[in-house]
Amino acid sequence: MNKSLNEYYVDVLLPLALEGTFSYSVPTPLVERIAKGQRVEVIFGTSKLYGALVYKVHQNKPKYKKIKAILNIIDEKPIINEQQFTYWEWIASYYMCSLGLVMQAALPSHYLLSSDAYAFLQTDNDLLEEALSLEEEIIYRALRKDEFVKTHDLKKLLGKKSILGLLRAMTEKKWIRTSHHIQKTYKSKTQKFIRLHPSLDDDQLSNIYEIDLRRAAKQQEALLAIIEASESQKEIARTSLAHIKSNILKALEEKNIIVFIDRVVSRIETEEPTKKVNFSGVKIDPKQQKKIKNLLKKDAVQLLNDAELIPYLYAINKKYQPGEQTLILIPNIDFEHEALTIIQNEYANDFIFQNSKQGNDVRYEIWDKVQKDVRFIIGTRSSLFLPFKNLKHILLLQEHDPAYKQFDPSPRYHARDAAIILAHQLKAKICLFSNTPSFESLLNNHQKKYLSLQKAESNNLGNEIELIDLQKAAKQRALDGSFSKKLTKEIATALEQNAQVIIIKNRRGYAPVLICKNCDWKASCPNCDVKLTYHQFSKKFICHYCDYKARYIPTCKECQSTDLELKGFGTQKLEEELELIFPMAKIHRVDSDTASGRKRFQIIQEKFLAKKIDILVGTQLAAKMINASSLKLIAFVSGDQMINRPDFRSEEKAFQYIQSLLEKKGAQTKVLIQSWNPEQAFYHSIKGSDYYNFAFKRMRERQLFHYPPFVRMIHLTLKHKEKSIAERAAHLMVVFLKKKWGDRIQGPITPSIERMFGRYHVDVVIKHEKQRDKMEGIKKSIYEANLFLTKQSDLKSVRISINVDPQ
DNA sequence: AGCACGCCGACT
DNA sequence: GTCGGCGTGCTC
Repeated sequence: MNKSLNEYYVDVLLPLALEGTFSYSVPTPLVERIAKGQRVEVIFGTSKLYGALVYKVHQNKPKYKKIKAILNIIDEKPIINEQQFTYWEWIASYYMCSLGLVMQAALPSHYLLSSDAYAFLQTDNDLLEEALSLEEEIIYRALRKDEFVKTHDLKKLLGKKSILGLLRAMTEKKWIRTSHHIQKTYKSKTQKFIRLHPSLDDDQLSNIYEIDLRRAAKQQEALLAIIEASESQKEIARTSLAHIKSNILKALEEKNIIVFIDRVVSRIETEEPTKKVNFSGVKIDPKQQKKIKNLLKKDAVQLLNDAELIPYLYAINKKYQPGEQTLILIPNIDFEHEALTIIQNEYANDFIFQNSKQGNDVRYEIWDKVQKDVRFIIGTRSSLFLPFKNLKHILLLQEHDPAYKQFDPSPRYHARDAAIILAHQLKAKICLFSNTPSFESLLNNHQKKYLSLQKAESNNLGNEIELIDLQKAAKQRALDGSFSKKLTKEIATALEQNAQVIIIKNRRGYAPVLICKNCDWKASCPNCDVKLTYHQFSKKFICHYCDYKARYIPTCKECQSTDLELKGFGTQKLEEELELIFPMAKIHRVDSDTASGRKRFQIIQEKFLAKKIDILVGTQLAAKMINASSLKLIAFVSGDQMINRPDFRSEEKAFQYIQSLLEKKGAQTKVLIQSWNPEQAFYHSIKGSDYYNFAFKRMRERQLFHYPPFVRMIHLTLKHKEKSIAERAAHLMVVFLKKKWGDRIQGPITPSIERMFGRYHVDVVIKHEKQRDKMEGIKKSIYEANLFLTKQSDLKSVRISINVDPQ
């Protein structure tokens, strides 16, 4: 095939948040080598270079005036295969976002290349003799110091928003020049190894040891260690000789007794397994085993309870064929499970742990290894995009966990649903695990779309909960701030027994707020409709929505009074109350202020386990210590906050959460919930019935009132700086969509937080039947409505974000 | 996303 | 008068 007879073009995806593809021409010498799935280097805009992904190679001349040519082919072989593109297309179309954004979610950032502009000197003359402006002088000195300087760094150096004009002027005077370079950021990790000098034989070595080194005891000692280690492996990691000082080794190197070698090592391969746990050591109920064996013959999605996870793994392990891969999806990085421990120990060199917090270089190595061969991949939702070589099984743990749904940035995909599609496309088997399945999965199971749910056994744990009626307590004057007398008594009893207590309050604004003593004004964010909270750790007032930070706020914005005070709310207030009631107790607070970051949380956790804390007060983070053996009491100060959120799923999620705690807690731990209204149906359910009873009762209500899982939902949020414009846009959107879809469209709705990032939000909610044609029709209408809005001259700058299947 | 172009107020 | 602020629109 001779491709070079005609002109070729490529449509590429750029690593930018842009809709659609862009077309470039392919220079003849590159035509033979180009293919879909490779990255190419292109100029986009004035001078910036990007690594763009080839989405289509074709011969149809695009009808644009200016068609640039690709500069370069970056990958000799495609890095994305046809199946991955098909998967991306599904995500983009189902969740209504551009392919470019899917690409950004899918690729390790190392693959998303964009250039930096550099400046360098163009003249040898000493410019300080010229009439330089102050800014020019700063730039000149910076360039004289380092040969190439990023223009971005120069911008920071000058503290200006734009230095483009300045640089251009200096370029015109032929003082400097600028150029663009794509940075290849991957750096392999190297490790120092030591080996005996290859020219030495045993006799020579013993000679050296006895004669040459007779007066260097330390060197003798080191050589002996190296010789010993050399018996099992030729090259010895420097780290395994940590006890030997560097100067000793250096001396041996200089005497040509040993050599140093730099080896490229993997960041992801773990050391040898710490302890052997064998699947064969796991007791498996033969009935269970038979059931799972039968399940594995069928193709449908399966839904099982947690107790069936290890038998399931055992079963697929038994049928394992070399090269097969298993993906185990977990809701978040910290998720721990016995089954994962078994895999990590058993297959230490054949499993990968992946999550979105890993550094670029690690992700790059993971990508590489998954492509080659690795048996188990344990990871969070972004692992769905890995380039699997031969994926045979997907296991999704804690199926009901809302963390599986991505919110920002787009694509707002749900890992459970996306995993089911992936399994279908790859003809892999998929099994969801949960003791408290989401209503969505229960319905699918009920309608026999899924197979074989067996209720988890120890399900009726609710009767271990004790409710405290705050209304009654208030009437009896048995209420002390946030605490009922009953609760403080229970805490006191626990403390007397030298046991530990956890107090939980679900409240977002946990840190203190700045309040005006004169007029009750509270410091709020200039961009969002929320109060600023004070963070002790950074000593700053912070907005949780837009990350606005202020060092200090001197006066009240209402009455200009300077008489301001920090007042604790949420968990901090609880902590203060507890300190008054139990002055002798060791009380510690845990929330994202005191425990931001994993390390700080771990420190608190260790302290708690070492019994250096009597009472732990906090948000749901605190509940992670639920399995501590000396935990006597866990109490929810206000259970109502958990279930009365403005979200139709709040009771479902609360039940799932409380049940997971009940399952994890020890027998000695008591659970107390304070409520102003303990007669609410929810409390009856959680105390009296098992999850399935509760779920089916609530699902009937959802069906009656047309809520998921019986209908599908799409949320539209329209955002604009001007409230009236956002409202008008939302109104027009509703009118437009109602014409075709009638009652399925609801809104405009003002959300509970009206303003965020300096923009007013107005919502439109769509509820529609679970039929494919309806779904596609509505999505088409949304695109049309979008187009219609952008044609209204005053609404052009209204931003619309779309959330399909919101959580 | 970044950059150009165009329109406004505050300053040598 | 100009410099530089931001709002808007375009990039193959």
